[in-house]
Amino acid sequence: MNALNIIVSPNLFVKNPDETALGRKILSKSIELLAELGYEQTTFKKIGLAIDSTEASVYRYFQNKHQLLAYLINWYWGWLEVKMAQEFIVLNTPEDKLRKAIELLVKPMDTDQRIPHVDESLLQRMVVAEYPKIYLTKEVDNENRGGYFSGYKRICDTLTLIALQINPTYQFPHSLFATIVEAAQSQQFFAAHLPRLSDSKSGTCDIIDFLTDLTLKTIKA
Amino acid sequence: MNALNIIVSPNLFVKNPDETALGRKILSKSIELLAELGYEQTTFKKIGLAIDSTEASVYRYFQNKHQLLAYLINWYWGWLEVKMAQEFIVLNTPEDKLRKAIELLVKPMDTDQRIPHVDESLLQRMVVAEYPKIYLTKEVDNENRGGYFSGYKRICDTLTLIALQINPTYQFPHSLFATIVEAAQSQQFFAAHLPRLSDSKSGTCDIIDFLTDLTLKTIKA
DNA sequence: TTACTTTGATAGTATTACTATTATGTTTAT
DNA sequence: ATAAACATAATAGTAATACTATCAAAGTAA
Repeated sequence: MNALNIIVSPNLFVKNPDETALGRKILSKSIELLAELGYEQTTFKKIGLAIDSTEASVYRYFQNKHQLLAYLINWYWGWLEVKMAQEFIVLNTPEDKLRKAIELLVKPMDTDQRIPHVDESLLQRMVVAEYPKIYLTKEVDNENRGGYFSGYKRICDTLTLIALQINPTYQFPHSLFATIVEAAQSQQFFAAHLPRLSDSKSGTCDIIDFLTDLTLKTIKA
Repeated sequence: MNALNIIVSPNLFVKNPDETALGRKILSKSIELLAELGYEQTTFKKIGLAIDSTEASVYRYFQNKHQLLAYLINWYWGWLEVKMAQEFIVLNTPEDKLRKAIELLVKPMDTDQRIPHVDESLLQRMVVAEYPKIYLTKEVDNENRGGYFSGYKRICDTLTLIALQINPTYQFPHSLFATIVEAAQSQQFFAAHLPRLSDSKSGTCDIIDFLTDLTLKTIKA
């Protein structure tokens, strides 16, 4: 059907939204609503209205709002993984790959025509504002077992392996890339809303420079 | 009254909980409930019950749950500031101060007898699990103007100034310490719940080593 | 003693997060 | 072509949450 398909763990939905027109409409409209209203103000009722259907229809695809958010965030990480793999094809040194990965984490995405129901750039902005909410809950251990965070973890693992090619003796690669991926998100948020917590003055380049400098100094030294 | 008092911005309460017995009881019991149940499952009704009073009494001190959380988290940063100032008295190099600051961010606190209504160690655990929820909302810009995040920002500023003593030409000190303070929290959470996102195996020392190594390599190089 | 403040007790409202039921239309298997 | 199976729409209903409002009792300060 699509030239490209991002696979998300079946634990993250009741019925696969990717496989029906209504499901895809739920995805695209809930990205819009989450980006516009934020997680707290978004309800299944509002999503039902936005898709010209009802609350009950949304419940047929997702158990609850938390599962929907987890789905979308995992979709985002899956998408980023695909982008990275594409870019890495022509990159030959681990350092170039790390630089590119950081750029992809921070730079606004251009939307991909092959997946018309997802506005990747909007999704990215939503993820920046909401991502820690999927793990900062009392259900984190159960949900971890259910694969709620596997996208995030795979990205960090990939970067860890690349860094160890540069310096196999570096002691804290998992912590480092969890920190880098988090900082990539939070620095975007801080630059926009809490500027005293960032040195970024002119868009995303400063954040990319900061993270690249931090990463390379830390693993090389 | 107390030998020690942490001052929190008046925008973070309706009526100062520090000044009445009931207010202090609300503080201590809400720390307990938030730590035990998490933010989502904690309600003013449950807090009212825990203090042998009612929902309405809690509303007399805090507008809502979000404000209560912001109060407690600001109290925590204020407390950490005091601890840092105490420790810095006998430290003479900026590097020693940064090392100590990182230790304080991560090491479990011992509870201070001078403030009997606050269990600092429990508060710290609560903060680790909830801190981004105070800024990841659509109200962030308003709340920022209201001083909701001033504690966090002051800590980061302090560390920034110390780092610039080591290397006045380092370009990204605000971003760096926002990242360090965040990572200090999230690494504690990951070590406990998502171990693939951390290299910490044996308690908090690994996290301290990771953050210290990261900080010093980045600003010195 | 009066006046003011704090608290406790109770009630009530709008919204949220679901669950359940039933009717209708659409696809699929035979 | 028909029956069975399924997806969706429409509606209703429940328990809990996040408040707001009111009033009386108790304590405290002038």
